[in-house]
Amino acid sequence: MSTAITIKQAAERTGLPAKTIRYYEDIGLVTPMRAENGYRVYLEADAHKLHFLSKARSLGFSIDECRKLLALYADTGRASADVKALAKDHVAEIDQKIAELQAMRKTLMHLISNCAGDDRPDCPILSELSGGKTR
Amino acid sequence: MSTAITIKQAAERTGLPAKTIRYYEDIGLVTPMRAENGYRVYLEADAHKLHFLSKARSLGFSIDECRKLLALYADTGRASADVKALAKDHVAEIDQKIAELQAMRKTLMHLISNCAGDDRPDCPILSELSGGKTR
DNA sequence: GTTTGACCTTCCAGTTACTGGAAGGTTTAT
DNA sequence: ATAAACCTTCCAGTAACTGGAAGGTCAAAC
Repeated sequence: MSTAITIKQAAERTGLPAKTIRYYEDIGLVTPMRAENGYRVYLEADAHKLHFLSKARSLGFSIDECRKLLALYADTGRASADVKALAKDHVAEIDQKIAELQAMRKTLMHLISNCAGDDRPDCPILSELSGGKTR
Repeated sequence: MSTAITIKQAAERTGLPAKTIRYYEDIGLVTPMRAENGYRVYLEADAHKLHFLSKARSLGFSIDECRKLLALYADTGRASADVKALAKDHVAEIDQKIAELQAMRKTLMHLISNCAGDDRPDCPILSELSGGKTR
């Protein structure tokens, strides 16, 4: 007998909110069967897919990238090079974001260190935003 | 005579798209006067505010934080401590994001380095997403 | 046998910060 | 007169959910 579970149970096992699981169905990622009363019924394969999605999302892959990853996973004739390329592209995006955040951080820390932070109004942070240059 | 400029010119001076400037008006950030024909008219003070916003946004402050920063800027009786606190909170958020991204990056790099990246289907990245643990 | 509580369903709206585009008015130049 | 280059408003879409309303279902308690 196959393990058929409810959306609540699927949520507990995958760590995804039930609401998110329904959303994934809306956008065609995981489409469960329905019981006679209309309730969603998740089989092992569905739960597995949801778990896959949960992990991929936690690694920062977009929904669209997740879709591609699921397709590659389903395709037993895939080339690992395709998966690797996807992952590398994703790391490049991450690196880009990290760089942007670090640049912001650097500027902010510099401004913060020059701000007295007392009850007087003079503030280099506001001065900078108002007319100074960002770097 | 005050320098009155069009939205196009304000866009050029602040680096913000005209569309964004209209959006800022929609949400009550910068409300210009109107000429008789209904066209928006930006005075020096408006252009200055837009410039301020452009810089604050480029440092990653949210619209809501920008609203607070503008309020502090306008309040000549402000305490620089308030500005500093806002900036510090923002840096804390940035640090949080950087940490998350770096954790993802680390995991991904590890998986990538173990993936052959050839035309065979075996792939540790997919294996990990499908059932391994994230760290 | 009905009522309570915990489930489940669908659908609509809101979030962030814009961006694209349609439909149409104004101004200036040709 | 008309074309180009502005300007206007309004509607819709983006990413990935999240909250909430209105209502159906089911098992257990009274």
